[in-house]
Amino acid sequence: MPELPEVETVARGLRRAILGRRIVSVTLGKTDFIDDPVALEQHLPGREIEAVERYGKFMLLRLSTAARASRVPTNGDVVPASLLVHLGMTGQIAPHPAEQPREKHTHVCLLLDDGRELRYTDARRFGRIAYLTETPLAEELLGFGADPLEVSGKEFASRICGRRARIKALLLDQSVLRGVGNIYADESLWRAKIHPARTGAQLNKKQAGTLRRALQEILKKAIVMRGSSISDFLDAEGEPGDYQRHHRAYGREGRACYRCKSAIRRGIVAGRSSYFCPKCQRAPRGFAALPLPRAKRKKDN
DNA sequence: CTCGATCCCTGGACGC
DNA sequence: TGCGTCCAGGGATCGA
Repeated sequence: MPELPEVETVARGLRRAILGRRIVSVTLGKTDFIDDPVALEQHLPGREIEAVERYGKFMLLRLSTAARASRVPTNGDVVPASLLVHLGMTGQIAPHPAEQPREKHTHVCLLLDDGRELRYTDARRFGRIAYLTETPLAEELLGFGADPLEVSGKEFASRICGRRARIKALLLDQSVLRGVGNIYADESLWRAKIHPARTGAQLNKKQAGTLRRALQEILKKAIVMRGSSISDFLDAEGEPGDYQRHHRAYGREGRACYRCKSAIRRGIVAGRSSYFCPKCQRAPRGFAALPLPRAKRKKDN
């Protein structure tokens, strides 16, 4: 599931692959996850992809203000605009040879001026794509919180400490921090030895500092490892990431904690599966972990 | 302000 | 082998 490190990996791949390419034409499949599908068809042809940026879990494909001398017909767009892309759970975006058969669930194809097609596939369609000019884009981005890689210790503490919400919910809240999802929330809480069900107000300054450092170190390492591939994450080169091999909590229910050998447990916090060490991460009063499921085996009874 | 519930959607895992 | 059921989760939304 694409979170900050995965989206950063994809953005870097796209930067290498499609920067400076011009969009020739647009082909759409299912469009229920696109803000305004017609806007894509009307405004993308003729535009050049001038930059690829990441903002939280979003990617921004910055488009040229107008088509330069080209045979590609345009609508004379002159205002700066971007294509906003969110990969949701299962979104993948990558260039393919145009003659290559399209994979199932391919919903957006941008034919480029070098003969390749930038394709967006998304089985569950939890992603989002929007064509936005500057002002709507700025408004869109206004509601997001701090970049977890850039946030200062002071600002991090001010956004966390004093809140009554659970720390897991705060980490997942994109208006608090932009880019953190379920995996990296659990991983950073495990490293900082903080239980996901504790409230922000229960953390002192020192714990907040520890958590911030843990989060930043984990995100940076995960970016170096090109993200986590749990089920189907692939980067812009179609390659899986490697960070899932370094997970210490996420997805490790019943397996030994890397620090203390206790069985990692799972519970629901903020409506999400949350993995934690019951010994290293002391639970607040009243918190109930899910019972450990029986070991899975082929034929066991 | 914070919570849980519900919905969106499909594929994979699991039980019988 | 096959079918039904549950679950995964980011985000929007709604009611408590």
